[in-house]
Amino acid sequence: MTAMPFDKVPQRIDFPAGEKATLALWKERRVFERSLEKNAGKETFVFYEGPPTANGTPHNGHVLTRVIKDLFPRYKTMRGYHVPRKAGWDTHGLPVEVEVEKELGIHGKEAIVAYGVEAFTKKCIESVFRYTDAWESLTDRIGFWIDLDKAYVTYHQSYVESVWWALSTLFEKGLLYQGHKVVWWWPQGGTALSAGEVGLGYKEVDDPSVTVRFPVVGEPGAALLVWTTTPWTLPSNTAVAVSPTLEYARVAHGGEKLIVAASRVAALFGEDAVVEATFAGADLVGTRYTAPFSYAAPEGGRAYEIIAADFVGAETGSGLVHVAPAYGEEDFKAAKENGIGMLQLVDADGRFDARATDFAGRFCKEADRDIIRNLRSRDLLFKEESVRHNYPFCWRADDDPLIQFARPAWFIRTTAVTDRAIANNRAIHWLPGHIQEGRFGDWLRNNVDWALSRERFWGTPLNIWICPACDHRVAPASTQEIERRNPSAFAAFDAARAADPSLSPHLRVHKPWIDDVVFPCEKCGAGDMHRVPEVIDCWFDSGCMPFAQWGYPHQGQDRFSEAWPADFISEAVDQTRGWFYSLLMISTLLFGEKELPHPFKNVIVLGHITDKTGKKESKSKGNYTPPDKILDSDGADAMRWYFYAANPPWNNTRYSPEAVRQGQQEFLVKLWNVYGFFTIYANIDGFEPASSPRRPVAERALLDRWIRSELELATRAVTAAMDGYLLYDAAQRLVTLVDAISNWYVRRSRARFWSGELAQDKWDAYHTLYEVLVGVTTLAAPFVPFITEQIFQNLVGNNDASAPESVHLCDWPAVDEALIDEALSVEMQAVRDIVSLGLSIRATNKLKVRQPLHEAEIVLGHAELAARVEAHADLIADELNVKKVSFTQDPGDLVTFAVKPNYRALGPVFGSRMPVVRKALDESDPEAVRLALAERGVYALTLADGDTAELTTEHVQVAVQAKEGFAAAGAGVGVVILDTGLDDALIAEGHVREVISRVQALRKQAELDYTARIALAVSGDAAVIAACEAHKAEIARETLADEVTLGGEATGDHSAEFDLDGAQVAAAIRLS
RNA sequence: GGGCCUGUAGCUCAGUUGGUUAGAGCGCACGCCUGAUAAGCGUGAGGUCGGCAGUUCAAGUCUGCCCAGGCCCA
Repeated sequence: MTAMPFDKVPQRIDFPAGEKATLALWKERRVFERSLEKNAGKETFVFYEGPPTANGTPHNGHVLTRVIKDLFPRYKTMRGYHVPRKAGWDTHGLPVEVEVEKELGIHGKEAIVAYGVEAFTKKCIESVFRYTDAWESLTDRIGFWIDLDKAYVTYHQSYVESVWWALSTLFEKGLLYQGHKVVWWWPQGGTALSAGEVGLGYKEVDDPSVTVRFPVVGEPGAALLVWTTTPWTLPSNTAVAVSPTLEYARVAHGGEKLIVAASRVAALFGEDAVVEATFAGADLVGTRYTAPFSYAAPEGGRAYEIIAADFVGAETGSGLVHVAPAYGEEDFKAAKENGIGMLQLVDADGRFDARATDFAGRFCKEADRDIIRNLRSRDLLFKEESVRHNYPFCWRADDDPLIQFARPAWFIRTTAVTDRAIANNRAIHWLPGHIQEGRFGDWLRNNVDWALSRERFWGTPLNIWICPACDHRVAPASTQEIERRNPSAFAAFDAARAADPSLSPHLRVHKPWIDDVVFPCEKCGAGDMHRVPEVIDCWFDSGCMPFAQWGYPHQGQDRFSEAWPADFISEAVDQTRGWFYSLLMISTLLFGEKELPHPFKNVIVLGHITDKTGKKESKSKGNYTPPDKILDSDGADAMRWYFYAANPPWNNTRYSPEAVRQGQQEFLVKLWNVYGFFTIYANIDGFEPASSPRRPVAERALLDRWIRSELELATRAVTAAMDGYLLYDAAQRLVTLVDAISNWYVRRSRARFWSGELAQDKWDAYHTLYEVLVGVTTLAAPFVPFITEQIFQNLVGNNDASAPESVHLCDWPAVDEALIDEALSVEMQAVRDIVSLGLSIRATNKLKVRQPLHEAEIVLGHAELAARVEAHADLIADELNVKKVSFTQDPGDLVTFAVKPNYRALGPVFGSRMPVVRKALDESDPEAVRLALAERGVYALTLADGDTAELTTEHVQVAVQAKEGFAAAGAGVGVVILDTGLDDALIAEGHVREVISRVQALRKQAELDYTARIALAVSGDAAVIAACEAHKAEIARETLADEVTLGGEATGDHSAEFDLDGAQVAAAIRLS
């Protein structure tokens, strides 16, 4: 016996163990590094890693993102591209600060200042990489190949300086300016809250709802009735908003003329109100009024007039809305659009300032009642009510109400490039496509200037220095530039670092040290310029990564130009207004003139991972299985495969361990079993891919040619899908291929593999299965890198010293067009359908497949197809266990025909005349149609209106159906009729097959080697023994028996008794 | 409140430019196979395609409204 060419394959695969061994192999052979070296100098496929924040543990959504990000670089590498993969970490921002605040048990800006900004910053830098180990081990474990050693880090000095360069460039272009932004503000804490934090603190409370008279200028007795639920903002009123489309009315009311929305008249005045006139809201615009308070004059625009605003409704209130731009986001926006000025009488601590004499020093919300009393005393109050509504409070101090508050802020004038950004977006390939003009397109069309600054601590400091004397401003792009202005600018930091060497050098460009950096004013020379206190939105950081990851332009210019723009990025849908936007907008601002699109060409927008009921996975609910658990029990390939094959990645994915296991069973286990099957027989026969007799595919059996054609078709389809980033389609195609191999090729070839002699046909089968296994393994390698590596190592690595040392160093398979035979695919599908029909007849007639039958008669709808399927008669006969397969177009009384219109083809021809055609077809004689089509290819259908329609096989199909009561079954492909008659010879053969089957079971039970020779004894029922006598040689051959004893008493080392339709039989075997 | 997405079999999901008779896997029922065997396979049941209108010769697919869930904004 030859040495075994292949390692023995365990019948049950331990996925996690195999994967760990594979990880070790990759490490030992430096496979990732070599996959990069292999294609160095070839065309680059540019991938950008959207940096995750490592201050929390990775969850299932991160696994999805990372396996998608891994798939295409692996694929493109096999296609021959050089695919550098630089990792990155997002390290700045509020989430980091919040995490540290929690850790320290403090909250709010004052608390941080009290704790010490220096110490706080150090805590932040520690916190950022708290979970790095967890991230790195997960990354490694799931097979995400990315260069973690050279990861970019957003707080690093070189990164910050790149961001500074970007801001400096924008500043020079005049695109960076100072203005106001309305934020949710916590007055007691002196800080703004993020949207997420605001969302945590909503409570249902009662607030005053007041309607106030605003006298119209120049019309004594006339007044606007203006509504608000925040009386404390009335002293800061600068305008009144109306809806341009609503109808308004002037109501005569006790000598007054009051203006309100027409639909609110009844609610405010009762049913018998006297409406003097009505007019459109648009007509009111520009009307001037006298404000209820006049403590100070508004600044920055006109004031005290009516403006139009879309947000005004008339469901409640009066249809005229009080506008205080300093204390409402909508107010602010409407005021700005209409050139209205602003007045801010309440300070950041929530108290009225000295100008508001009557209320000075009072906390805003507490002043509501006094303000209402004041208005009533001056006869300005029309109505006072109370409303119950949701209002946000501080989530950490839930008695403290939040207020909307205009804060000074820095903005990027993105509106200057909106059109270019839209054009850029249109050039990007989005998957799914609807994001382009939907969510993202809408966002861009409604683009507003980017509020860049944050009044926080841990972020990229805004690099604007201002001269306190002359207000001159500069935006240096690097520390070098700062040092040019003041060589000792960083002396304080350098001293601190000398004293404490553990201080990260990167903190040089962070608060609080950067706040001490000053340099002389180049303009007036009168004093030192100081940096503004703000840091910037961390989304700006991540949007700068295309150049900042290289420190561009201060360094890395070559690398930047090689790796820009990206061919491919992918993140979840919540990044639409995050990273996707910041990337596109920053690139448009900085590199606007470059060819579109940039900085990314293709983007897959991922859905979220939910639990199995569609609810978002959340730590607090505990409704998910953490990734580690599944990786330990089922493995990384199973998890990867689930994310690729469960559904298109942009849909939300309902995730559960059971679902992962199901996908594993469907694809991975099936592939593994086929591979195991192959190695068993290949080892028995000593098959060696390089030396065993090999014939060209064209000379092999039909079945071999078929599966090779299937492999090539699948290769073509998977390649096309992957080139189009349609990974779900690619995964589905792989499933179909593995199913075809396992469920048809192997099943139909089993006899060839266990046939006794080593004929060429057997070698053909080995070569074919080997080629197909290697092929599918290579195709699946980017998807499931572990199992494919294991299979590859055994099938190829153990047999071909010249082969690459890893499947991941292989080239992607090229399609061998010569092996494709699409007609054969169609035929084989017909064969499989026919077999299904045959098996269904056996099932309904309770005829075991082991019982041979005389004949199967087959009637196919397509006469032309029938001729081709006849070539597969042997295969059908074998699978259905019949002596003879015959094809006929004239099956007599057993079937009926029916004409099936093909509407898809008929539609374009007949359009609205379809009902006439349909009627004529219903009334036509199916037999005549069938004959005409079979003989002439055309059938002339006479329509009710006298016209004639020439129909071909394209227009109508003639379906064959089995008549009731026969052992026949029919479907789309045609009809199969089984001759169910049994004679003694057939029954005898059936007995023999039964006996063989029982003996094989016995061998199995006795755990004999596949090749062990035995002595067999069978006894019992006379008819069965007689049958065995007649087929003794066959029994001996099939069961590998050197000796067959029939009759008498069956003795041996292993024996069994069984019942064959009432006949008692015993069998015994021993090793011979 | 606005924008976008999703709603198809008990469950998870497919469904090409509209083509009339909607698919797969799992689960379930029944059975087959037994030299891949704690595997493999077949057959079957199961759906008024979220609802209501409309366009069309023809709607799961297009349009409008409504309902439920998700995401992002307000």
